[in-house]
Amino acid sequence: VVSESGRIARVLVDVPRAEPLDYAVASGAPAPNVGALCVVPLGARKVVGVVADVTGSTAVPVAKLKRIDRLIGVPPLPQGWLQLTKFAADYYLHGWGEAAIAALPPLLRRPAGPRHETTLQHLRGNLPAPQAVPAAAPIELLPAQRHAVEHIVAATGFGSHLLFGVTGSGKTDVYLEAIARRLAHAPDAQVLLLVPEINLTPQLEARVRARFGSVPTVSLHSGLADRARAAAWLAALEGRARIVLGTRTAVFVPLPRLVLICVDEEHDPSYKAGDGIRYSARDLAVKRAQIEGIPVVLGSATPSIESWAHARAGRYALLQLPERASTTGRAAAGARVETLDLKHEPREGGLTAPVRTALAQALARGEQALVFINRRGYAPILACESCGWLSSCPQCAAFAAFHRSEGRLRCHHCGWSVAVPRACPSCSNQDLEPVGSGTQRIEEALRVALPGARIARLDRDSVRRKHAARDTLQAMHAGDVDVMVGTQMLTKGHDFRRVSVVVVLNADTQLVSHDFRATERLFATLTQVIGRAGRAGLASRALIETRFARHPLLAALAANDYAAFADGVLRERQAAQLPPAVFQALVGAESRTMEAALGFLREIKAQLIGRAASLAVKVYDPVPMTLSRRAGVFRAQLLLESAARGALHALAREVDPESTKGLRPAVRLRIEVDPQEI
DNA sequence: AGCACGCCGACT
DNA sequence: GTCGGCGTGCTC
Repeated sequence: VVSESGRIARVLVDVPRAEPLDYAVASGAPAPNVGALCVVPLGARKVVGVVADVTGSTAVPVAKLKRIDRLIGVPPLPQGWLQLTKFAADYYLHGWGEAAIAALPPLLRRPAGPRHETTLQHLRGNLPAPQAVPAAAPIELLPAQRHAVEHIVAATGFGSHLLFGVTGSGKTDVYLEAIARRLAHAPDAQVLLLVPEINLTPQLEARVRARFGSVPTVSLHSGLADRARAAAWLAALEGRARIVLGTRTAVFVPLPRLVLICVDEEHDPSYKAGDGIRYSARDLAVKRAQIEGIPVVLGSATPSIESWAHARAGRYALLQLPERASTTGRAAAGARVETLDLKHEPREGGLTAPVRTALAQALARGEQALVFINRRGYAPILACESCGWLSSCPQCAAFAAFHRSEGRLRCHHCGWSVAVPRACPSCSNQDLEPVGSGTQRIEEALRVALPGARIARLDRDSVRRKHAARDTLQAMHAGDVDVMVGTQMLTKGHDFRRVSVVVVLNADTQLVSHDFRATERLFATLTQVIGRAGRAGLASRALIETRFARHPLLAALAANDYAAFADGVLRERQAAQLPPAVFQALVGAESRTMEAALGFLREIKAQLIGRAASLAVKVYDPVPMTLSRRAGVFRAQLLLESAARGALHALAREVDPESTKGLRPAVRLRIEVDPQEI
């Protein structure tokens, strides 16, 4: 069908197809803008769509062609937004429509009733009007910080900058200053600042407000109510928000006048989306900067090996902040790292003697301590001493953790839980013993070891109650807590002024993991934990318990030399031909039986093998995933690997989603590009 | 992903 | 003779 130009709109809708669908523009109506949000009929329903293109012809038969219902009263999404969603769809092997609709705030993903427009109007009402940027108050920057800022703002066009600075070296001040300088260029310029976690947004938001006062700033993360999220999104799209602060989903927020992107803690695994389209917000941030022709700043004390490789190859500018900036006048010294060899220091009641001593000393000085253990619950396993029974999840290939205070066994993978059995389910022996330690058991041990000390716990279980996390952290800041024990949750961002001792228990599982990325992650985690101590210039110690005291990672950590560690890792990856020397994609299969999942992947491998040879892509054998069964579903994976990203993508695209049809039992297929866990 | 169409078992 | 099971296939 060929008609007058501007009468056919190519519309992105949420269907798993590469191409947009064609719709007719209602006669008499003006041609919609590219990027316009609209409501279109799709099968029997009405869905939200995004106009990707407006043309005059279509290959769709007249009988099939439907008309756009109506346009939604928001400005068209910018061209760069369309390019970014298209890129994300192609790269992560999804339909463009799926990617585009998923990038909209939940409230706008499906058509609302007639109140829709009023809702939008109402959302606008709550937001600040556009404002001119006031002259930013100059901040005192160290020479290295000033150099970094100059480098970032002097760049014209696209450029990636890796801001490498130890904890407390003042990366945030560099972002803020660079933001101030870039915003000053144009009265409508916008910036995007990404952070890994929701919990980090309030404090960063406070710093942004302190620095920029009246500059309209919005936060965007999945913790917001749908209305608030849509309001912030709309403020960004309409140019009323000048600074957007957000978690990974915010990488897709439409910003018509974007001039700078900053990604804080760029190494953080939270940037990799785990559900739906499994994108890396950090990688997409770089792509977005390239599309927009603007600078992007990736900041970390422990950059991802991928970013490190880019910097070493000269593709990213490496901006180093060697000093610890002081916010208190006194030098922020950093903690001295000491390893405690568990071969020589036996644990008594879960704690070694040096740990008890260090904690007692900190308390005696009126200082605080953190105890980090990467396991929640009382113990990871409950065991029968008599027959060897171990608590396990009936639905997962995993142990069930013992939660003593609740009197339950819990699976941390699927949420299954059951009351603790009175006797061994296998042999009826009444003596069931917890094996290993989690946060709750350590909390208990600390209460015994440090009588009278005020002890708090911070983990997913302790913060289930609303505001519990905030209350615990406030108590810590107020000095009402002496020792805080917790998981990863206590490692991120918090600036505790009085902490002089940090204890790390049970780092060994990651130290000797078979996952090649485990050490890189452990280094980052430990750096972050250790960075919680000595922030206000207190002489501080970090004690790490291990059975591998001579491990090179611990030596590099003690020397505070991430660069040497990262260079070493990079050399090993080159030698072993692991990422980033090669690129990977993972074909995942899920089914009611492992045999079905594996069998399906064997079939896929057979289909791919010919093409794989000509593309020089390595196809491994299908294997069960590390967690081979989760929530009753068996999981297997097939690894594709190539030195050429193009070849890898070409082969991955050969995997036919239709090939699961008719299989009995049913198999679910998904492909993950650049998997982080293998 | 929805949602409808379609072809085989237990209900008023 | 119908309600509905979820297999299969399409959505401009």
